[in-house]
Amino acid sequence: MRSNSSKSGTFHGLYAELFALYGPRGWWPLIGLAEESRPGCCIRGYHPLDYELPATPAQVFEICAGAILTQSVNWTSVEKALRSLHALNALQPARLLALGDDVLTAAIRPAGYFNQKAKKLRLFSAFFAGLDGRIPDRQELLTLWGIGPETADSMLLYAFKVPTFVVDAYTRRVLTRRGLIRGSESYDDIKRLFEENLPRDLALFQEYHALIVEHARELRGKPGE
DNA sequence: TTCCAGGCAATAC
DNA sequence: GTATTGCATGGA
Repeated sequence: MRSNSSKSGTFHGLYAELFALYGPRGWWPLIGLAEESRPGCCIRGYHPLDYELPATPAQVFEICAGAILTQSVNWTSVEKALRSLHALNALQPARLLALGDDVLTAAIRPAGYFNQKAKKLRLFSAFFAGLDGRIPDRQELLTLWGIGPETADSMLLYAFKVPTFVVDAYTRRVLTRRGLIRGSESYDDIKRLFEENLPRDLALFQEYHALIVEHARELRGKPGE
């Protein structure tokens, strides 16, 4: 028996605890949901217990764009950028690529790092168009300029529905606080820890990461346990 | 005003 | 291999 059998319980236990606290989160938020496709179905683009989303290529693309825009930035800022792009009908690769540099950077300005992110969005848009509906693998995404491990995993888990675990600053913070990790482990080490201790289930992975974010936001600014 | 937010790439050691 | 720095806005 491996020595991490107790950790397995711990990882399940933390999930159960967070789920009991916050309930299903319904990630990833989709800007267009409330406004057009399903009025009244959700709050701020969340869609609890609906694991069929994203349901359209445009929604898949929107999540990927959001994953890029949220790099090192508060989600509320990203929402502004996404709404601007949505208003320009540019949450689809061909339309985004057709935007002039000034229009694109003006639209995403609230999300910060707008020069870099404009370049990232363009490069990703071309890549996405080339996929033609195919699901990319992780290595492929990581070779793209501007796509690192967290962005790649977020896209895979929430846009492409591949059960791969997303690690972010919140994940590291919550696990460190719990004493489950020291905090200095690498991205891949932490990712592996979740994946080896949990069944590889899409809804579970999606909810778990979303719950960690919710919990970490809740704890922000409060003293440790 | 200062600090930091759901990263990433480039550069320095 | 690990540490540091630039990228930029906006809210607390």
